[in-house]
Amino acid sequence: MAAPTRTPRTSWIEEGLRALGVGGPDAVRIEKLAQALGVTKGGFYWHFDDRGALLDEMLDAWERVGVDAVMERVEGEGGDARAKLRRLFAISKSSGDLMKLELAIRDWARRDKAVAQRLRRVDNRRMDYMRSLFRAFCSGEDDVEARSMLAFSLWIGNHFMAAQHGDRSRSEVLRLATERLLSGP
Amino acid sequence: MAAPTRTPRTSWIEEGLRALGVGGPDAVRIEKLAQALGVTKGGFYWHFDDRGALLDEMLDAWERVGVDAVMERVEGEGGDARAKLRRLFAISKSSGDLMKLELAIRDWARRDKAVAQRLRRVDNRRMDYMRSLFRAFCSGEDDVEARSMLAFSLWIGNHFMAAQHGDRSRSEVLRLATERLLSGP
DNA sequence: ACCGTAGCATACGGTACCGTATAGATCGAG
DNA sequence: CTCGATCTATACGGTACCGTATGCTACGGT
Repeated sequence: MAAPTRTPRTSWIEEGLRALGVGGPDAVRIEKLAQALGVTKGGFYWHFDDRGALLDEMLDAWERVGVDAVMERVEGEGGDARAKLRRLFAISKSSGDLMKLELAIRDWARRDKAVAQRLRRVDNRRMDYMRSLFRAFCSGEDDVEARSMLAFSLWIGNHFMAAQHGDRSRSEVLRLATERLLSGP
Repeated sequence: MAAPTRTPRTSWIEEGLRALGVGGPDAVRIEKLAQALGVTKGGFYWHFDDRGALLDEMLDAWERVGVDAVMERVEGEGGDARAKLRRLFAISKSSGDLMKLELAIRDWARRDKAVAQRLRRVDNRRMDYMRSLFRAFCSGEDDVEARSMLAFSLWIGNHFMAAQHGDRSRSEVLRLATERLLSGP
């Protein structure tokens, strides 16, 4: 053994994810990260082969923390399907940083095939989960699919929309829209 | 008068919008555009003050072509409210380039306040239009607002989602979701 | 005490871009 | 044909990165 790592891999990954969330993949600059961490890039190339290796590991970390952890949290607290769906939406309101990261990756996937493939895997898992929840109180697979699609879109669209709602607040409108999806058989 | 412009402003703007749609604002590089246009950047700095000036005019052009023109097209062909809403969704499927541009700008707005302000203005106009359409067959402002929000989100979310739908095609699911929003009183 | 190595600093060459300066090319008007 | 305005090419200095090479530092083990 030797000196304890002062700036471990995880620090670079965390800082990288922060930069990704704020400015997109083009903002993940090694020398910027080093500056933010109070070191120089000397250490970076000890931990990682190159910039691409960091980006890969960042996506790995995101899948674990931002996806698996969320689903476990929703599932773990019990309640019926409607309660779980409401909780799913509540998370997107509370955890702003996680959502920024999500959106940045979603845009990134439009131009990078490898990222797109990861996102497809993640989205498929989430949609499967949503379908299973809607199936608990919906009649017919067509309805399940339509509601899942709308719920997922609402979840994303909410953060990409700049429109305002007059007297209503965004979260009020979000509540109205959500309840519309959860109502009926 | 003098020599006709060989590479007019509009060429730079068109090429810039193309680059923006494909790679985001960071991909709008003057020397790349020049290369794509078969010239050098010499002429660029004749037409524009700097890179920022180009980006501004690109957004102006987008508002005119990609927003006003779409609304006029939907409104111009007649039909009832439901027909117009269906036409609105049809456009997002047919014109892929326009949609790519839209998404790139939407992501760009997350990190640039000036872009965010423009997008807010545009989104508000589009939401107002949507509300007016839903009002034709919906009962109650809450329902109008919820459906408009869901429709707008579906429109955006559709393009940011990577999930698949088993046996169904995406456009089939989109049809199911749309009809759900258009059904009922 | 001292040695090896993990972790970091420093310095370097290379690339891609920005914006400026300046000279050349092209065409309409006189 | 010449002149002058409009465009374009070329050359330049500057910045911000990448990745490499190599030297410095500090701790754990013996």
